[in-house]
Amino acid sequence: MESQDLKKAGLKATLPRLKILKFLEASQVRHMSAEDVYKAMLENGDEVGLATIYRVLTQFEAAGLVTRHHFDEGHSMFELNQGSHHDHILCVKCGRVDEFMDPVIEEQQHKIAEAKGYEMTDHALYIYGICPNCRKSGKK
Amino acid sequence: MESQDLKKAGLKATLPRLKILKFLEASQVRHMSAEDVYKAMLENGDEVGLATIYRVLTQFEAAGLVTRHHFDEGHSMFELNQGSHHDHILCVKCGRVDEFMDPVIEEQQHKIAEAKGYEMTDHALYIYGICPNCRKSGKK
DNA sequence: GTTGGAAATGCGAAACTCTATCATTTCACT
DNA sequence: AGTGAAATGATAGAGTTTCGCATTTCCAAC
Repeated sequence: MESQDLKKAGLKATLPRLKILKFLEASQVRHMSAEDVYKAMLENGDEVGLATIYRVLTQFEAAGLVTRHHFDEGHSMFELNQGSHHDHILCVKCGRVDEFMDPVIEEQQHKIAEAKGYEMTDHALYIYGICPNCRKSGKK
Repeated sequence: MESQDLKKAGLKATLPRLKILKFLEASQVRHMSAEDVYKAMLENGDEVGLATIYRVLTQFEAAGLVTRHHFDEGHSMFELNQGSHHDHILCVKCGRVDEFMDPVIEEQQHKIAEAKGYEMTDHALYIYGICPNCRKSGKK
C-alpha cells in the first residue's frame, strides 16, 4: 500500500501522486525528466496533467523520495531514491548513464568544504566521457 | 591585439567578438550569464545583440576560450579560461562562489572512468553549502 | 584601395522548460 | 453523506536560449 509511503512523507495520498510513485517504481528507466514521465504515463493510459507531474516531482524531492539531477542544462532529471547515494558518469555520445560511488572523493569533498569554512549541504559530481560501446563503434 | 587570439581560435576577428572578449578580460566578475554580459556591456556603451552574445559565448566555449558552468538549473554561467583548472564550491544562501582544486579528486575521477571503460572527456563538480559569512550571520 | 562574396550580426519570432492562476474536483474527517 | 482544506488540470505566462532572414561586416584577391 503505497499510500502509507506518501502519508509518511507528509503528503496526502491522492490518485495522481500514487500513480506517479507506482510508475517510478515500475519503470525500468532510472532517470527521467518530467516530460518523460508525462508521456510514458500517457501511453500507459494514466493521464496526469503535466503541471501536476512537475508539482509532484518537486514535492517528492522535498520529501526525499526522489533526487533531482542536472545532467545537462535545460531540464531536470529525476531518480527514485532506492539503494544508496551515488554519483554519475555519462556518455556524451549516446546519453548512457552509469553510477558509481567513491569513498575517497566523498571524504575529500568534506575536507574541502571544511577547509573553505563552508558547511556542506550537498554536492553534484558528473563525469563525462565516451562509453565502452561508443568507443568500440568509433562514432563521431 | 586580441584579434590574434580570435584568429588563433579559428574565429574571424569581428567587432562584437572583440568587444566581448575584451569585456570578459576586463571584468572583475569571473562568472557571468549571457544576460549579465549583455546588460553590463550595454551600460558600458557597447551594444551587442543578445543573440550574438549567446552565439559568441558558445563559440568561445567550443574554442576553449571560456568554460560553461551549470551552477543551478535555468541558465548557463560562463568563465574566461585563465589560470588553471579548478572546481567550484557555492553558497546556497548568498550565491557566493569559491574555487578549489584537489589533485586527489582529479585522479580518482580518471580511475573511475577507466574502471567503467569510459574515455573521460570532462567533468563537473559542485559542492553546495553555507559559506562562512552566512554561517556567522545565521540567516535562515 | 575597391570590391565581391562568405560569414557574422541584429532583430523579432519561436521553441522549450517550468511556474502561476484559478475554477473544479478530490481527499480526509466528522 | 457532508464539509472544508488541499490537490488537480487547463491554460496562460515567465525566463532562457535558439532560429530565420534581411542587412552589415570582414577579408582577401584584384
